[in-house]
Amino acid sequence: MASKNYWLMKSEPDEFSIEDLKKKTEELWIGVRNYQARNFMTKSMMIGDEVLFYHSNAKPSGIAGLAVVSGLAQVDPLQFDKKSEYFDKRATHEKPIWYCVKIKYKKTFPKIFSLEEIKKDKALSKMLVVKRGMRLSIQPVDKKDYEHILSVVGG
DNA sequence: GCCAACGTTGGC
DNA sequence: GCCAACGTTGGC
Repeated sequence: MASKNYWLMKSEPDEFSIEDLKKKTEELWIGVRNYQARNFMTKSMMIGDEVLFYHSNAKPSGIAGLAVVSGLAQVDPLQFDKKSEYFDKRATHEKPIWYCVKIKYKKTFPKIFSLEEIKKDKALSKMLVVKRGMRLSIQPVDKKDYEHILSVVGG
């Protein structure tokens, strides 16, 4: 069995926050329209992978809690929905373009681990999210960074 | 609201 | 296949 992977997934809390995930327990991560992020979901994400749930465009922006991948990549239905902002006219049911994994709520941090704090923490200087201009909405995370964050938040 | 950084599109 | 123009992301 392959070892677990760790991810950071961004969401704007106005759209879908960690509290929304908590209420619904599980949610399809629909609406990803970036090929790199899609490829992480279709090629690398496994059930049981750990997810840092990141609030972007928030006050403050930062890691709000934890989730777990609970469903492998499946066809994102919104690409066929003409009324959706995520509609993609190039997609067909025979040849879908976009996929989504399912994630399950795990934990809300007592306090947001803000981007500012991540930047200040030298142990986390390799994290992609602190890199200037890093807009990727799904990012791989090193196990040691994940564990470091947990130790700081839990401690 | 601004704007830097990046991804995508489309003319050639 | 290049690259300028355009659109989007996302911190501030």
